[in-house]
Amino acid sequence: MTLDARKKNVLMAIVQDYIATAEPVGSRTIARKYKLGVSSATIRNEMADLEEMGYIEQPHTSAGRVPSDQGYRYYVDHLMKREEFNSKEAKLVLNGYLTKKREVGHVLRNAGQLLSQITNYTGVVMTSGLGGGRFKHIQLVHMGGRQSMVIMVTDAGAVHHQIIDIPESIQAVDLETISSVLNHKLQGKTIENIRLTLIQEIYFELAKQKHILDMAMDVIQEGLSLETGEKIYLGSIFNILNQPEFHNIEKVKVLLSLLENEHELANIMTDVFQEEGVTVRIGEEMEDGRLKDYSLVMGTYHMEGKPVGRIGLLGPTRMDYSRAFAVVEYMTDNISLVIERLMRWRGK
Amino acid sequence: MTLDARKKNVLMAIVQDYIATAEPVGSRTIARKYKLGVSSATIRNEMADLEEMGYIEQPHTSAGRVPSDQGYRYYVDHLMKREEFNSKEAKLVLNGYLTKKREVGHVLRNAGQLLSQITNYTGVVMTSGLGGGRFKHIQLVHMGGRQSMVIMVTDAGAVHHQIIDIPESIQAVDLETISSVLNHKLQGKTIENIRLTLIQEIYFELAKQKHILDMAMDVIQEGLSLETGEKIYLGSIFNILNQPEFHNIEKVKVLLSLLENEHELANIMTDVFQEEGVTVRIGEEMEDGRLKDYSLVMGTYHMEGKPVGRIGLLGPTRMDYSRAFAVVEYMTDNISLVIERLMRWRGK
DNA sequence: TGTTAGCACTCAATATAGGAGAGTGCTAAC
DNA sequence: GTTAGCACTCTCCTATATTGAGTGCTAACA
Repeated sequence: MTLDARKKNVLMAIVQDYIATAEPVGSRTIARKYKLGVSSATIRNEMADLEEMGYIEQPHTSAGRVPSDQGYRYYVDHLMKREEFNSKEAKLVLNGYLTKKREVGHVLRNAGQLLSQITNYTGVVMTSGLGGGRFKHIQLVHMGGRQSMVIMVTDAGAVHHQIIDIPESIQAVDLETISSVLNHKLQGKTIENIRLTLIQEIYFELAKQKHILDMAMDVIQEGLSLETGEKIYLGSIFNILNQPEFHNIEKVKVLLSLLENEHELANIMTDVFQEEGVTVRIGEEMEDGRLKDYSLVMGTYHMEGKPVGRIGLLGPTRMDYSRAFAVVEYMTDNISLVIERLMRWRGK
Repeated sequence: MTLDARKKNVLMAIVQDYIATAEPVGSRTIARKYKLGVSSATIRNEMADLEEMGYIEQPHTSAGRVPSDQGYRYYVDHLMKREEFNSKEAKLVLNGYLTKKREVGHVLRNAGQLLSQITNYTGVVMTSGLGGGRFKHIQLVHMGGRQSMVIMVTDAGAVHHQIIDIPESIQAVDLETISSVLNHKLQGKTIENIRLTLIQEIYFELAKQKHILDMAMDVIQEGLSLETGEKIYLGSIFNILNQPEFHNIEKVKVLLSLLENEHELANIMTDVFQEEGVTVRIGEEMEDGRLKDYSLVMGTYHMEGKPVGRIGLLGPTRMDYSRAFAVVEYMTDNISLVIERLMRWRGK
């Protein structure tokens, strides 16, 4: 299914013009604006061919042509020029978030916002790899009365805490003992590393506090497990409403119903987690039918070479892929950098 | 500016009908549906009076009447029957959130969602009082390399943490020392309670670690200060789009531009923090011009008798005030209860 | 054989006009 | 003070042209 040079040019012209104007583009427009050296009649013939091959479609008989999902796909894979995005401001902003509050969550949340602002699409930032770290520290703090707070830190810098009930009889000293035993035994362990025998050992040593131990272990387990810490930060939804396709409310509703459900969104984004570099899912390539008019450009950011999360740009299928790719690439690189800097305690 | 009984009835009929139908209501409709014992002509006269007094207005000459902000205000203050909201499911849901993950933030986030779901308006939950607690515990955890994590817990159960740089020379023991000195000296202190002399004492005792101390004190200061922990949880925005007034996108945009800015939203809600019970701001009563077509029904939730946050329902001015009041009242009561239960360690 | 000019045809979008209907304000009678 | 009646206003809906962009097809041309 290969296209000759002129068909490529025509398709490229259609995609680019439609991206720029959001209007179906006709043969005359192409002949005038994009000097292909042929008349509109010839272009009409080419367009008829392209339509038959499924790259473009007609909203109705007397309208121009609009790229189909397949057309966009061909454009992205074969025709699009990869541009570079480089913005000093964006870099400053990102680093600003870093220095103001040295927390990953804060950086990611604002990265999502930034994505939305600079593109007018909706930025999505997902973190999935911050769970699954190694045990670093646990602390049971007596809150008075019959409650205590369990605080656990992983070496990835994630903090998990939970309030638990404790028997009246427990003293601060007992909590201290539990903390120190756990700290000693579990130091540096990952979730897979914690052997059953080790747990038995701990339970044996702290036999009297089985009840508290149960709850503390729950917190540890959850804190170290891979799924924990999966979190989605949405950029501004406002910006995408500036796109002309959002003139009717139903589309907005559909989009919101999806965006407000973190879980579904995460599913869609993890769908292609394994792929490297910037990738895109166009319209019906995504399983969720609600997204048939949208495209999602995604990239993966890393920490010490390992993928720890993804960012995405959600826009109409008629989005500026060239720019979107550049921005996503730029942002993944910079988020990786910033996180790396934030967490550079190991090694060095 | 008092109204006679019949005018009250007419106004009430107009407000209720408009709330129910979202259509301007005419004299005939009132005469037919609300048996006031007079003809439509008489009602027309009354309506003319009400319009002159500013309680109702006409979208255009040959349309029915619509309540003005002032009309809604009169309705809410003098005419509205206060109903009760009582939903076993809502209570179950709320308690469910509590038992699954015993954290205030989790409860509040879901309370916001719940508000949106049961009313089809947008629920807003604000917490402002969870900062400003008493110092409970601090822990400096060595993360390896040149970084350490400061974790502070307040007696209100809030956990604050931040990663700080430390000199290479510092040992885990040193961090332990700092932690224990701070824990000892600051136990139970509020932000106002920490005297300068006390700080000097601490700095004297830990003279060698001034640098780390500075950063730890920052965390403490921020954790205990009143503004910290001010946070907004938004319910679903999706639901409010079901209201007929949202047929045009511009309104949605305006709303989103406001909702996406936590800071502005917080300002609007704290505007009336001092008032007790359920209150409402109608349309132009709010300073922000963008809200001129909206009303915000608000209530305060408490912890140990002290106000610690607010919830709000944002809907069109044409909202069902009676129900909104009932729901807000119900939710504040139940959130207070749930939080109380979550934090019932002191006293008892 | 590929390209182009020309032309009839299609169809959305826009404008125009004509009711229909809901509602009002006013007047006069009760 | 209340009401019936009526002329008037204005939106909304529908039907009908009109316009214009764009196509597909055909026939002529290089």
